[in-house]
Amino acid sequence: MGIKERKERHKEDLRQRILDAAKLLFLKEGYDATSIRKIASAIEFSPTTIYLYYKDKNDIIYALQKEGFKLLRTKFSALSNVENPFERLKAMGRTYLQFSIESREFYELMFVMKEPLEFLQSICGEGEDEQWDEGVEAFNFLVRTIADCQQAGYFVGHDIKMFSLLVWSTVHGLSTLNMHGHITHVVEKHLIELQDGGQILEAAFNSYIKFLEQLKS
Amino acid sequence: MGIKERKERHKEDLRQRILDAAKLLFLKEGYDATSIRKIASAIEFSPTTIYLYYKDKNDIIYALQKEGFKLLRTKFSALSNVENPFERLKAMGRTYLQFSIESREFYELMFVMKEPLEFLQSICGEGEDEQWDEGVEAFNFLVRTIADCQQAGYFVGHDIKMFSLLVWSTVHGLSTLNMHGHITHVVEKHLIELQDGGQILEAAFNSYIKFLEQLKS
DNA sequence: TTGCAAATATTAACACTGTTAACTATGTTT
DNA sequence: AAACATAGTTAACAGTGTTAATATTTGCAA
Repeated sequence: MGIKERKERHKEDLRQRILDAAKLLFLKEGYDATSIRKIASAIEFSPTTIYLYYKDKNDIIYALQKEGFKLLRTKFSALSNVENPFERLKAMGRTYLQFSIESREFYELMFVMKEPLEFLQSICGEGEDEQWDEGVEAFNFLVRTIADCQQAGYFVGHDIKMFSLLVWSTVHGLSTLNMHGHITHVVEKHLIELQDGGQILEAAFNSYIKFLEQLKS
Repeated sequence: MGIKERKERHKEDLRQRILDAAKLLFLKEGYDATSIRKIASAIEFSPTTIYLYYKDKNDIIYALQKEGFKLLRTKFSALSNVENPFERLKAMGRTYLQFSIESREFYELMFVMKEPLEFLQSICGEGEDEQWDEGVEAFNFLVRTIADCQQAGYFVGHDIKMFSLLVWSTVHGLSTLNMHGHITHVVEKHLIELQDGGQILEAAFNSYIKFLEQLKS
């Protein structure tokens, strides 16, 4: 049975090479420039070969999304050793924002683009039990941290999961407003007398942290 | 000179008809389905005629964005008569969220899609003084309301503009997480024991309001 | 009224896109 | 060696935004 396994491995290998080529293109040139034909020519195969390994373009994009979630979760896991829960929460926020800037394309893939979701809906007709678990895990990590904060005297009286959702919303809102040009624009219109767009994001986040810090009984 | 003016009017009229056709398509079928050729056939003109009235597709999308901002600002203006500033803030948040649900396509156009921004950047090489003023005006309305809240004893000690940005971030974050399927997904994974996706958004917003309400000295 | 030029609209084409059907090699199994 | 499944290919379909060249309509001066 060694031969069959070797072929299996070869097939899995090509599937990965397609994904790697797609990732390279996607991170460098963005979604629109990542065409099936370009991916194919990058790995020196015919365009239609791609369809032997992925259902369609959304399938590839969905696979990339999963990689993105894994990457973010790795970054989060590195913060597990931060003992102080509030410090850990701060670090998570900073990591999240940084991720949205450094891995902008990944971030859009994971949290704003519709294609991965479309793929999920196309593959399973009804509300089946499927993926996106990496994303849920990342959120769980936030929930646990907020719970730890509560035990340390922060945010008492608030529903933990609800509060987590609101924290996520704020940081996600900051990320997206920033990367879609709204924060820069607000600054340019002299609404906020401060440094350039990148630093106002920093300032806004620090403001938020200071704000949360006061919520200690 | 009456003739020239009549032609001007006719030209402006066709420009508007193009935009109306585009809006109809866009709101009903979404961005991808709104092709130049479909717009053209809707108004029974040749596709290339569009280019006599709009620079490119992004130009049309940008024009639609301005309509969206105007629409939202109208909704906000209707709240000017709410005397109590905190009640006004609540109403603004509700209006904003409702807008993101009812006019989802508009919302994406205004706050998440990259095309309108791309058009702005293509039309003016450097940081010229240009549009997006309707959006800035909407934000100004929020800033004024927050300022009024502060005078009523809320949010004391916080920088008004910074605080406004954070409030905007939170509500914008809720809107986008909701409309990109993340809130629904979190609910489905039983992270929050509550009603369906639509109602959890409501619950999260109410949570947020209750939270802000406590920040009164 | 006729001739001309400017404004307006059209056809044809380019260079792409995702995706499918039909076909051809290749290597394994009987 | 013959039959067969697998893997990959070419060709094609139905679209996309956009531009150049061409045609048509229109307003105005001679």
